[in-house]
This record gives sequence, C-alpha cells and structure tokens, in this order.
Amino acid sequence: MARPSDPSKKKKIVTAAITTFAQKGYAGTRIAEVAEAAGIGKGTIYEYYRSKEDLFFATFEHLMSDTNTLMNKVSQSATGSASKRLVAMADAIITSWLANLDIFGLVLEFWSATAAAPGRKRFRAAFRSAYSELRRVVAELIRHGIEVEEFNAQIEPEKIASALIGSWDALLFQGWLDSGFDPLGASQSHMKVVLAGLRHPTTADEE
Amino acid sequence: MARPSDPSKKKKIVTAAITTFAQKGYAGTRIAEVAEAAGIGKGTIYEYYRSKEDLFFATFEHLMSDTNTLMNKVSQSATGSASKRLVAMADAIITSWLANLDIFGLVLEFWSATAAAPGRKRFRAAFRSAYSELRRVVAELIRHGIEVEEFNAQIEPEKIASALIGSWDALLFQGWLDSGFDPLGASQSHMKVVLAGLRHPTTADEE
DNA sequence: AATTAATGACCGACTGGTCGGTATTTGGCA
DNA sequence: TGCCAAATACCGACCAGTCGGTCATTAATT
Repeated sequence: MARPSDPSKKKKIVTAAITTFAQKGYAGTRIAEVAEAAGIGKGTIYEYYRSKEDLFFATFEHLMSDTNTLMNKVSQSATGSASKRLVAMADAIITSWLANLDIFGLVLEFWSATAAAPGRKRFRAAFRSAYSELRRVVAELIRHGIEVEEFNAQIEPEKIASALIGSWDALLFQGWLDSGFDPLGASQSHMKVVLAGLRHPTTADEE
Repeated sequence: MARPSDPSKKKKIVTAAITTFAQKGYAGTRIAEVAEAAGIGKGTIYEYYRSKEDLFFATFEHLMSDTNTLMNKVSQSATGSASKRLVAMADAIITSWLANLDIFGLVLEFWSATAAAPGRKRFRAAFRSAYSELRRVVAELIRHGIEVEEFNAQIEPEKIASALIGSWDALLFQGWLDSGFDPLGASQSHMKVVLAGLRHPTTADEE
C-alpha cells in the first residue's frame, strides 16, 4: 500500500506535466500523455499523485515557488536607490518569464483554475497569498523609497505595488498573445513614468 | 434543415451561457445546464449554435462588444484635460466590471482559452485585436495630452497605454481573488502617480 | 522468497452531439 | 373567419467516444 516516494521520479513527472499542460491545457491533457512524456507508465503517476487535479496543483506550486524564489533573490541582491531596485525587480520578473514564454500558457490555466468548480478553491487561496506576498515585497521597496525621501510621502505603497505587479502580469500576457509586442520595453517605459510620478509631489488635481 | 434564427432566443441562450459558464467554467458546464438555465430543450441550442465551443465563443464576443462599446462611449463623451479623460476611462472600465464581478470568472476562462488546444486560435486572434484596439484608443488620449503640452513629449504613448490597460485587468483580477482588495482605489492611486509622471519630464536616471 | 515498484488493459461514468418524432406556426383557400 | 396541411421550431432519449482512475499481473529489488 505504501506509495513509493522517489523524489527524482516525482520531479520527472512534474516536469513532464508542466510541458504537457502548458502545451495542451489542463482539459486537453490526458494523463497518459504526461506519463509518456515522463517516460513511465500511466499507473505510476497514480503512485505519486492522487489525481489529475493533484498533479496540476503540484505543477502550480512548483512554478509558484520558482517565481517566489526569484523575487526574493532579487529583492535581497538589488542595491542602489529605491528606483533602481524597483526597476531591477520589474526587469528580472519579466525577463525570467520571457525566457520561458512557452510555458506561460500554464499561468493562464492557473488563472482560470481560480474560477471554476469545486476542488479548486486551493488555487484561489494560493494565488491570493502569493499576490499578497508579492505586494508586500514591492510595497516594502516603495516604503523604503519614501523613508529615504526619494519618493513623495503622499503615495500609498500597497496600492502602487498592486498596480505595478499587475502591469507585469498583464504585459506578459499581451506579449504572449502577440509576438510583435515587447513586454520588457513597455514595462521599462511604464516604470520610468511611474518612478517620475513617485518622485514628484502629486499636486492634487491639476487642470 | 434550415436553422431557425430568432434573435431573441439566441440572446436568451447566450445570456444563460454567460451565467452558467461564469459559474462553472467551460469544462464544468454541461450543455444541458445551459439549456435548463435558458428554459429550453438541449437540442434547441444546437439549432442556434453549431457546438459548445461556438456557443462559448459567442459569449466571448458578446462581452467583448459590451466592453468595446463602453470604451468608445467613454472616450467620446469624456471632456476636459487629457489627465481627466484618462482617469475617466480607467474608472469607467473598472467600475463597470466591478458591478459585474460575478461574471469576471468568464474573463479568466477566455484568457486561458487563448492558450489551449486547436479550434481556439480565434480566441487568441480576437483578444489580440481587442487589445490592440484598446491600446489605440488609450494611446490616442495620451498623444493628445502630449500635443497640448500637458504631458512630457519624451514618453511613448503606446507603451504606457499597454501598461495602463494591463493594470486595469490585473487589478480586477486581484479584486476578484480577494474581496478585501479594492481595484478602484488601487487604480486611482496608480493613475495619480502615472499622470504626475506623464506631466513631469523624465530626468533620465536620477540617482 | 518476499517485499516493493511499475505497468497498461480494462472499467464505468460522463457528456457532446444527433435524430426521429412531436408541437407550433404559417398561409392558402373555401 | 375557419380549417387544414405543410413548414418550421422544438425537444430529450439515445449513442458513441473519451478518459480518469483501478487493480491484477509482472518486474525489480532486497
């Protein structure tokens, strides 16, 4: 009864699942395909994962943790002004995803997994906490900028953070849709404007 | 053989499809459920739509056109400074979606529909052109701001437009995930900063 | 030999789409 | 107006294909 627990095999399965799910989507992927991609028998997958959904969630956590790791690394290693650090973070996240645009489809699957059906609540919860963590890190950076008086004290770090993060996601999506679109360039342009806005006092409603 | 084409019934079906797909997702929805929600027999749906996919695409077009209409209306009716118009547009789009957050799940389904499988290329194409149109309208607004010397001439309208639009989408998504999150407030905060940045010259790399 | 791991043929639940048949509407004619 | 086909619209029982998951069997390992 005891299930085997060779971690290298588990990893092999998840890796295969990532590419397959990314290519064909969750619904379009048959477990047998993942097994084939992993070079093992279909039954074996069920020795390591309880169900298709479980495997899907595992791929989700896998990618999530990669992104988290990257973000923390950048947030720690980035030096210089708050502006520089923010730009570094934006560039790092976008560049990293651009290098793996082929699996960006997975992210879309994850997004929609937050919507449908039962058993999927965990996706929503995981996303919520991931975003909240992301916002925390970026807001921290902004707050730091305010403290050293690099940024205008009027601004609300959490809100700006959420919009920045959002723009990164959404620009990647536009890049994914349209190969002629350049997410990195758009992000850099946007960041430049935002940073200028963060530095200058927001003179209420100018006409 | 000739299929009936009562437009009011077609509308009834699409309406039912919208709520059902939004609640249960594409895969989780059975055609029979849509039929029930529409108060008609299952077979009748196939008199009006060739397949489940076709019906799904119809709901997509329906919502897309609603959003498009809204956007054009706002872009035409908005008056005052370029800043004011941009804010009006942001607020209008976000408010309108917030009022219908219950069907935002559909948007997620559409996003992921751009990823998976064959027969879905049209989703990608439709999205691409919708975004491109959105960018055009918003970029136009920004360009206008530059012409009247309200905005700094250095900025790149298309790129900023893509980031703004992206932030709206992504903030709505965060609001959808987390009922404690306030997309409108975040957007307004963000817009304020961006507009400040658009007005002030981007002094290259300040340290 | 005994225990653990791997496998894929098989099963059964599920559902998109079809189609033969029924209900409703139309319109031609007395 | 009233009557009755013919045409059109509607319906849901049914079929056929699909695929997640199981488990009896085989292979590997101890």
